[in-house]
Amino acid sequence: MMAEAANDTVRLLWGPPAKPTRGPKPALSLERIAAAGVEIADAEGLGAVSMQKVAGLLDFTKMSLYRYVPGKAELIALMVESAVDAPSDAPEGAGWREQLTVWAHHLADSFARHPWLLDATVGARAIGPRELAWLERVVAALDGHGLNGPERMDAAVLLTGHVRGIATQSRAAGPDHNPEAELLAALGAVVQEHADRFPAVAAAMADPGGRDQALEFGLERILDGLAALIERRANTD
Amino acid sequence: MMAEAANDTVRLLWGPPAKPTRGPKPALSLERIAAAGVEIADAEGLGAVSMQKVAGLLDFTKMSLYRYVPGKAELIALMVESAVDAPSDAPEGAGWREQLTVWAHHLADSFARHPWLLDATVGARAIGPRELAWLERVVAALDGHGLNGPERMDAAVLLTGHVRGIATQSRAAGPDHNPEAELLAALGAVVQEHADRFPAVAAAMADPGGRDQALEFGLERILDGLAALIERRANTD
DNA sequence: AAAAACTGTGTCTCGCGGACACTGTTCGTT
DNA sequence: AACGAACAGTGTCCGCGAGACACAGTTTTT
Repeated sequence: MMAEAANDTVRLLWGPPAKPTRGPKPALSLERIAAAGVEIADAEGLGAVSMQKVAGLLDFTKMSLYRYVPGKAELIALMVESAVDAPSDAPEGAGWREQLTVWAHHLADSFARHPWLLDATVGARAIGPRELAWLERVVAALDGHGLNGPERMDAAVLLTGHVRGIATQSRAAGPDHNPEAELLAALGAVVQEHADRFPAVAAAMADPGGRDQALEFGLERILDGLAALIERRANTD
Repeated sequence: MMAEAANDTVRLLWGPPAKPTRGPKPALSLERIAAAGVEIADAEGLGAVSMQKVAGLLDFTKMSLYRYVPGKAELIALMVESAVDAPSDAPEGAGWREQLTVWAHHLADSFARHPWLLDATVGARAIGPRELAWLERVVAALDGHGLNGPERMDAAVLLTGHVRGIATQSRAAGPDHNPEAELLAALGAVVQEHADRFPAVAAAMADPGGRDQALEFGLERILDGLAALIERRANTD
């Protein structure tokens, strides 16, 4: 019923406690390998992560990694699990709204610390326990407020998508003058140049407005929207 | 002030009307090249797009493409511009909420038609006129409702992020039995197996709830949240 | 007519992921 | 104690990818 590759990755992420041992003892470990990969990705981006470099950082040959990891996709899955924090505990007695606010900020922090997570968590892939714990927190926070199961999951997708979007954007406007910031500047120049075709964007970009609270803004809108639904459900109960 | 690579891509996307001509006439065009890339990406995914294959589809050699395009990143930027629809016209006299609803569905359609757009529009990159037109629509729809410039842009990011998130998820649960669907099934199995550690998710996934309206759900929450803000601003005006 | 500018090609390099055969080590079995 | 199975790490090889570069052919300008 379940497929080969999917099964491999899932086993690696979920149930690799130990195996029978006959030959020499492994000199490496999944943890060390993942950590080396994270180190490279943090420093040079996900694109710089190759089997060669990871192995080199550990003073091993590339092929030795394949004794631990079936392939690169699985290595990256392990890196994600290794780089993602455990979600922080919600404050005692906090309501759902406060819990989700803390959650979103914490998740945004993770993306800020490891920008490559944005690239690594695109598309279909296996999810590890650490990552699933984040989902659990959202769904749990919304338990018992009149939302059905799929709705709670949808809300989680909504929040995750927002944090991702913000992280993507704030990475482009990063701290240093990375090559990515150039593109942003170029976009601004282009918009000004074609202000006649894009008047609303040009006006919006010209308006100082004051703040840089994109995460907060979207988060408050989402939470307001959820609050409205929860209240409605409570009244028609 | 502006950087090299960024400038190249921007010029390619925004202002390539013509150049002086001396030698032989180009047999190819940016349009044909982009279309060939889109064809491959539609059929086999973005990963299958290589200079070789694109050139092969056009019966040219790989290197000839470099006469038109500085590199692969620029090719993909052109593919995105080529694949993205022009945003549909809003119905006459429609309110902001209706406009944004139509917009979001139309954008979701684009992602459904070209799933590789999700992969191609990750990370920092140059944005073309077609893509900018989508942003313009959102910002314009929110003009004159008491939101300042950055807030209107934030709202656009919020909506885009949501549609992206939904598209990502619905691609994983795609129509056929793609390899991606296996992972989803594997996740379900894993959650059931570890239901003690992830009770909320397990319960949410077990609850049939009835529908598959993830796009609608999040969209309504966001729009409700925006409506609340707009109303608040109108009252304190 | 000659030169300049341009298009498309063939060849080369480097780095990548991964298959495979091989050597050496360690443990369970006899 | 000895042997053989199971395993760890290595070296070699392949195909594919992006791209640099020199070159031949074509068209326009001088």
